[in-house]
Amino acid sequence: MAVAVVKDVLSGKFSVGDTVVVRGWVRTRRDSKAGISFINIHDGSCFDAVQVIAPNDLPNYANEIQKLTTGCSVAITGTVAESAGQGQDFELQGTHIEVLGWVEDPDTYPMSPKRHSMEYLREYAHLRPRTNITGAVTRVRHCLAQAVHRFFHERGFYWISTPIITTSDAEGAGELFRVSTLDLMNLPKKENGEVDFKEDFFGKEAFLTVSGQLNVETYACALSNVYTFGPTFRAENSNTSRHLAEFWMIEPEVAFANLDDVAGLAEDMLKFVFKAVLEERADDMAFFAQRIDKEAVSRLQNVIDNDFVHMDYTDAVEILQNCGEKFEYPVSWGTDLQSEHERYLAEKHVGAPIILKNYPRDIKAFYMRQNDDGKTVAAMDVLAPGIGEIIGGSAREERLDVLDDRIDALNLPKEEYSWYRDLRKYGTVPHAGFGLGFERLVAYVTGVQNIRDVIPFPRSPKSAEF
RNA sequence: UCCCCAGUAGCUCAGUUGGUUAGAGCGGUGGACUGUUAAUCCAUGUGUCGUUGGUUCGAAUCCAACCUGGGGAGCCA
Repeated sequence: MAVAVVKDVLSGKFSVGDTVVVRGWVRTRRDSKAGISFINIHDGSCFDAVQVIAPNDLPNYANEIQKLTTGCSVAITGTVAESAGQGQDFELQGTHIEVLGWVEDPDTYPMSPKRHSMEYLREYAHLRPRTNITGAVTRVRHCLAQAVHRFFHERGFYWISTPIITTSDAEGAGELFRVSTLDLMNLPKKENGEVDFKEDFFGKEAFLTVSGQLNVETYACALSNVYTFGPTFRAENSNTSRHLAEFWMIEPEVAFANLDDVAGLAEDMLKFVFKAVLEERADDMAFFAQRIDKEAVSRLQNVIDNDFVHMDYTDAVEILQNCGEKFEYPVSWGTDLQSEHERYLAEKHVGAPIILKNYPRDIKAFYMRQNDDGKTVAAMDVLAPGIGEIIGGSAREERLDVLDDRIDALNLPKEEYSWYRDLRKYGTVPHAGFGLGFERLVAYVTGVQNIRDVIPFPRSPKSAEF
């Protein structure tokens, strides 16, 4: 007798008449006076639940089956049958139904088979995986992660596990979480009263990484095509629907590449993973299109079918100044674009993802490659309608003298960058890369509005439950 | 961190010119009916009205502070 997952039963992998065992959780139970009960069982293998027919001649029909409620766990032995009802091709004729776990006091089970708000579900992060929406998000998230790895693997990229603990406070990408084993109530002090980090675990100050980029550049300058895919931590006090304190980031880094090369890579990658989701998770995407966001499927198809619009920052400023739209903040060359400006460009001006390139030097990071005009750097942002910045990238400054000029101009501690500068001293090559916020990608694909609902256990300011 | 909004039954929400016993739908439970499928129909229970303090004869309702959540902004991915 075969153990089966719901997906295989529903997709016709088994023949009518086959006896299988399905294990899962009860979504709903309906009793019919025709002498049967209908029990919908989900096990996470696909969006749909399988309908189990439980006849009233089962020995535990009255004392157990009719008492099943949402959330009970069961093991069902049954024969695969063509469904006599509408809504599914196959169902299971139950021959033996074992209750593995009851729901104590169904009145208090938080996941009723009813619409819940996302905020409510978030309070039950340990039970929300059992809901349609969190199940669908989870499968799509997995599909995207696999597709990202597959995309890079097929292109000859190596996955580099950059460190999660870092001792350089010099990346400038945001506030850092401290990693320490020192006793906070009894800190070792130096003679001048400062904390003596020589006594700490690593013998110096340590933090959680805000980006693997600087580290992964070292591997790009040896293995040519590499990427990171791992957790990233920002201690920013950001309270928005698109920020997390702990999130996952994908950072490809390409040797011998310029900005346009990685802009093309970003476009190819997004199209590749969108295609994978539409093909592999059609069931979940249909649910998102039906319940969460009507455009969920058409938006992805639209991105796949069209070339990304590329635009220079300078041209974008001109468009924004002349578009006749009233903005709360004025647009002027040399300042960073506001959310409203980015939204206008992505949502109204092109209605699709847009790649903005060549930003003013002074609003971007020290490592970005100086353009010949002396005032811009080879940086790009990919802006997605509804989400905003989904990718940020740049060509990296490979000329040591130019890099040093920036480090000096910004008063950065040059000694901290000795290994980074070594890459420019010894066989330097042009190279470029970008960072993709994985949760922002999942939010964009599913249409789920809040980033806290596309990661299993969200961490944000004042919130790290579970 | 700043601006705005919200917090009432297990869930979603209605209810406030301050006034007796605070309501509906869904879920749960009991029953009816039915190859049903977020089934339907009938019956039924449920509340520190976010917390603390204040104003008042009287506060879910007005005021203050705080807590939590949401939307927007900044920071960014």
